[in-house]
Amino acid sequence: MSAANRAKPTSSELEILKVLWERGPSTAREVLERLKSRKPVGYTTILKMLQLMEPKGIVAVDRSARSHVYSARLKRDSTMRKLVREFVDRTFDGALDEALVHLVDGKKIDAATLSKLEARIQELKKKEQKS
Amino acid sequence: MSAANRAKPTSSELEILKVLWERGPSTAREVLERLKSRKPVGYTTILKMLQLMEPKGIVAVDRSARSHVYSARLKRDSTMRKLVREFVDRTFDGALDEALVHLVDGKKIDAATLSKLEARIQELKKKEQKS
DNA sequence: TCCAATCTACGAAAGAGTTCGTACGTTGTG
DNA sequence: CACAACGTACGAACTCTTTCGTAGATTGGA
Repeated sequence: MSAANRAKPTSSELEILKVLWERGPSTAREVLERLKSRKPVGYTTILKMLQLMEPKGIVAVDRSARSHVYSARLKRDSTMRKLVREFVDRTFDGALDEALVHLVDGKKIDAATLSKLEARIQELKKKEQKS
Repeated sequence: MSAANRAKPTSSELEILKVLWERGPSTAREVLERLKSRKPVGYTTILKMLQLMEPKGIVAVDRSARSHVYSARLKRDSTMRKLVREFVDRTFDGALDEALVHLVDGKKIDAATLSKLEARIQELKKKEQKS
C-alpha cells in the first residue's frame, strides 16, 4: 500500500481536498478564493496546509510555474469510505448496524434518498445470498 | 440546553464513557481495569481524564468516599446521535445520503442488519408521507 | 526603471488532547 | 506501630493541528 493510500486527511485537509476534487488542479490562491467564502482564512495558511499535505502524499504539486499547482492524490471515493469506516470503528467499535440506525434516525431524510438506499439494500441482499 | 448536552466527548473521553455506560458508576481504578485490557494505560491518566471530564459536564462525581465514583452524565443514545450528525456534517457537508451509501458499501453487512434497516426505512417512508 | 502585487519558504506560536511523574495524604495489615 | 498499597492533586511535557507573520525573490504595469 502506498503512502497515498495510507494517508488520512485531517479536518482542514479534507476541506482543501474537497476544493481540489471539485475544481481539479489549483493554485493556493484558487483554493483560498473558494474556501474564503465559507470562513475567513489567510493566504499563507492555505499555502502552508498544501505544503504540509504534499509530503504526506495527500496532494501532488507541479512546480513548473511560479504559482505551484496542487492536485488531489487521494481519490474522493476511497477517502470518504475510509473516513466512514474509521469513524464507525472508533465510535461504535465497528458495530455498523448501530451506526446506521443512528444515522437514519438522526436527521430528516427525503423520500428519494430512502428509495435510493432501499434499492441499494436489495442489491446487497442479492449479493449476500449468492455468497 | 445544559452544559451536559452541549458537551461533545473526544475520542478518549468516549472510551471512558463507554465503560461508564456499560458498568454504571465506577471509580478511576475500575475504569482503568476495563480499559487496560485493550491498550496499556496508566492509572493517573484515567484519573486525569475523569477529572477533566467533570467540569465539562461529561461525568458526575461522587466524592463522599475516598475513592471518588464517576458516572456518565451524557446519555449514550443522544451522544452517539450527536457524534454521527457531527461527522456527517463535517465530512459530507450534511449530505446524509452520500454518507449512507458509503457506509453501506464500505463493509460487509449481514442479512439481519439489512432487514432491520429496511424495516426502518419503511417506517420513515410512512412518516414522510404523512408530513 | 521602479513600485506594488504576488509567490514561496520558514519559523513560530496557540490550542486541544493525551499521558505521566511526583508529591503527599490515608488506610489497613502484618 | 510501621510500611506498603492506594487515592487525589497538580504540573508538565509531547504530539497534532491550525494559523499566521515575516523575509526575500519575481513579476508586471505605470
